[in-house]
Amino acid sequence: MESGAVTARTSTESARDIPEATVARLPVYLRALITLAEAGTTTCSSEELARAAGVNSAKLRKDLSYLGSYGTRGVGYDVNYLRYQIAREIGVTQDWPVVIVGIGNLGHALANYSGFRSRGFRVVALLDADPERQDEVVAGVDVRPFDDLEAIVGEQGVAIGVIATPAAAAQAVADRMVAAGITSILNFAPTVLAVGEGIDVRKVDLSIELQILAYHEQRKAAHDEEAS
Amino acid sequence: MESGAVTARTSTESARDIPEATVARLPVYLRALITLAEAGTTTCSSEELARAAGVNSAKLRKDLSYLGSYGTRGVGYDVNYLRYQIAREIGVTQDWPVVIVGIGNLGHALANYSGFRSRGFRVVALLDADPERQDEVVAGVDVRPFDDLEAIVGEQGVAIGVIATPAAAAQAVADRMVAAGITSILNFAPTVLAVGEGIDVRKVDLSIELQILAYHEQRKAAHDEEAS
DNA sequence: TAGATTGTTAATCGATTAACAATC
DNA sequence: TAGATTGTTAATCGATTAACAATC
Repeated sequence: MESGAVTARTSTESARDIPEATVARLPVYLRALITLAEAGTTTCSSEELARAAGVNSAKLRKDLSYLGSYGTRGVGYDVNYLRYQIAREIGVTQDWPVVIVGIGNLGHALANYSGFRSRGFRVVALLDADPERQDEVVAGVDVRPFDDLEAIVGEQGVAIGVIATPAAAAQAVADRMVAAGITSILNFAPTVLAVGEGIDVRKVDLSIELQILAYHEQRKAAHDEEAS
Repeated sequence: MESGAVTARTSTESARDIPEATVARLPVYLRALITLAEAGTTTCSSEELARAAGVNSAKLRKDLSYLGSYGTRGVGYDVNYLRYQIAREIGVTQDWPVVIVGIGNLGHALANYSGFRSRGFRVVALLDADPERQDEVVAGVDVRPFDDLEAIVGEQGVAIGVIATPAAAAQAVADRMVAAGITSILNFAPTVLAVGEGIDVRKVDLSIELQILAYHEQRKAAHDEEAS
């Protein structure tokens, strides 16, 4: 797991211990519920929701059981109620200010990605070290010098940073982010970041995903040859 | 797991059964080895490689043991030899032609991503349904009409497709891809794809990654309050 | 031979799944 | 009450990790 372990804490009502695998699926369920709600569905069974989310229904029910008892036996789940409960549990009923560093192709794509704003994330700043890029306006947000990082993080209370720089720059950017007070980093640069205790890092690596597909593809080909 | 289960097969020398969790880490090790090689390192211990890859050394050795015995006790691993063995196992010593469908911001970023070409993937076509986009040349590749899909897949023997369209179009694109002969799909559209047996789908969802960070961030905040 | 480090074992931990009692 | 579906149990499966024998 890339994300730091949740350390032991005194139990309070809202601090149940939800397994990492479940946490990673909650956003998938949330998206499925939003789709159902938009289609006018008001109630759904675990079977229906599981199908929409691409998991089996036993896993879905087990996952939801960590949040509480939000369904009705014999009936199913109220789509909007469950949607709210999951959103609250994830923390996306509140607004999360986010900074993106590195405004290349990927940074542009991220800045323009509508899925962020619609899900509780607000891009408050786009930062780039290149002065040439600092005249641009992307997705309605000014590109600003990377050196403004500390000021912006302090003023806006930014906890989450996105790194979309080349690999060579990523560690230095992460260090500055952490020093400025950011405690969660989403890293698109193809490099392993070293960060201190209590800092969560998640990594998205486009070429790694393709390589995993290639591995299975290669085995399919080997299998086909055997069969013929 | 998103990717389809590897089905039972008669055992041949090259068809060892490698756990999914290990398969997902092999590209990380490969990247770390490339970085070490570029820095001039010729030999490394499991401890060093593990540090570079961001895992612990017991896990690394266990993972490598599924591939064979490529290290030397008391010495460590030859960087270039291990690099080749992992690349061969993943299947990236060969060239994989890839098509990308949907040339918006994300499609542009993907087409320009150098990490593909350097790791055995060759973007042979960029496809978009919008005739306005079909005049563009992105990263040296012409954007072509989506309807050319079948011809291109057939001519070039494309097995892997990348979907970077809006969510609403993704399922139709996936259906056409599968009908054309593609058997592995990397999906960036925020929707669950329904595909038949034997088709591997991996999904990258930018907003889901941020939501997982938000969950942990929320808990950190709750924890801090308790402590004060 | 002595020191170092791999490859493997076995214990532990966490995730998945089927089955079904509880209950609407 | 009868039918439906949740929430939970318990079994199984897969992944992680520490420890160490094998061996360079």
